Amino acid sequence: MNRPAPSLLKPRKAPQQARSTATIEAIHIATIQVLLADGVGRLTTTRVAERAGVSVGTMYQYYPHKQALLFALVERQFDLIESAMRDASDRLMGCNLEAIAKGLAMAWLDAKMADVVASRAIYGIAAEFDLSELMSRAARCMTQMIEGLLADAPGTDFADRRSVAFMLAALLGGSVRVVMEAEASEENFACLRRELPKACHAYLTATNRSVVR
Amino acid sequence: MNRPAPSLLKPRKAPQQARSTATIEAIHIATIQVLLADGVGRLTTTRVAERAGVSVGTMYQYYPHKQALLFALVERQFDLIESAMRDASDRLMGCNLEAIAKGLAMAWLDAKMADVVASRAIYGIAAEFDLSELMSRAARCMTQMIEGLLADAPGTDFADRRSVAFMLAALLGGSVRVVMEAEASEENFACLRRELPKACHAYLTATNRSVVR
DNA sequence: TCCAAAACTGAAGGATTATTCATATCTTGG
DNA sequence: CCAAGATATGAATAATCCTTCAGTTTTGGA
Repeated sequence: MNRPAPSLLKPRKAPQQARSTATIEAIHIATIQVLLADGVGRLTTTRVAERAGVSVGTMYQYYPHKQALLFALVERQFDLIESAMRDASDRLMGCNLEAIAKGLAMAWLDAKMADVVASRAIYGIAAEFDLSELMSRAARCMTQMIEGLLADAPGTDFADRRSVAFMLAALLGGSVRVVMEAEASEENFACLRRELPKACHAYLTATNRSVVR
Repeated sequence: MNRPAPSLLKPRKAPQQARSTATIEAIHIATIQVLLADGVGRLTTTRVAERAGVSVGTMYQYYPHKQALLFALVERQFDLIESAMRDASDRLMGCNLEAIAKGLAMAWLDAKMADVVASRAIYGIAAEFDLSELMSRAARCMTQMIEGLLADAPGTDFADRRSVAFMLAALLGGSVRVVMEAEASEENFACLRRELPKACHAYLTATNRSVVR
């Protein structure tokens, strides 16, 4: 849905002095705060600037649009999570199914929970412009990564490794998202942390045709 | 996040003649179309009215706000899905774990896919006002329903039925949502339809302590 | 056929908001 | 310490959009 992804979403200019770096950071944080407090629908350039303690004009020195500001936020978060998952993948390469399942689930939870605020805030941005392309890319990336792990896992034989990887990615991504959006309580997160690894492990075990031990 | 849930979200008046019923339906459909084509951020009362072939004033005869319009949409969809799941629950009461897992997964998929358009459209509305309360309620409802099914399933013994039900609800809700938002292709849905029942079944079996057969 | 209620119309008011730019202030290398 | 570039300011502009309401058209029963 939504607008075709704008072409000029990059920051307008790079900071050169120390204070501008601080300004950008302040804007970044303010954006997340406004996003959480008021939602995307109520996020205005003025409000963000006010909260960041700068003037509107300053914002426009670094971002050509309001959209660019939001987009930068999303990209930053995606990159963070992607790199965290890549690390996990490296660590788990060659491990058995149980280690992979639990390792992936934990890494995913940790990455998302590292900045719950930012994660939750970002879910609302989809309203402003089309994030499906980004999400789609992220999903494919995750699927490939998982597929690679499964391929290298000893004593495994999957009828359709790609489907299994796809499903696992969906299970991970979806369950955390739903909990964050519906009721992000400590209790629910604890439950997720307890059950999600089990669920992943169970699914992998059930789809593995090789009956080693 | 977002505005505190508005108090006057109900339709302003009920239709009494046939044409007004048709008008409301037209507005409903138009809203979904605009939502999908332009996103919430670009959904304006004028645009919806135009698409519905009525004047703006007509809309305000039935909905006090733009919000009320959107809210009605969400509620309708939630009710539809809830009742579908309740039917499935009745049907599956007393069945074994495999039937429950597959039945729930299929019912969920069917309910969501029955109106993919509406389902996808609605995901964006969260930007306009706080849906977390509604989502939270829906999640609790699903969890309870599943818990009831598990309690009545023969030959089962769960250490923590509530947690298992919660996790299953999250798995169902999340995976479908992620796929719809990231890349709602036929291929992906087919995969979901193939793998999700397996995943649910695997998880239930793995957490069941009773080793009957 | 007739009319009161129901339904519809759309221009206009009022409020909000993204974005610009002329001007002011700060930072730093020389 | 000074000038040139970097950074910050915020009132003004222009556009968009929600909502209202006085007036018109349609409906259905008597």
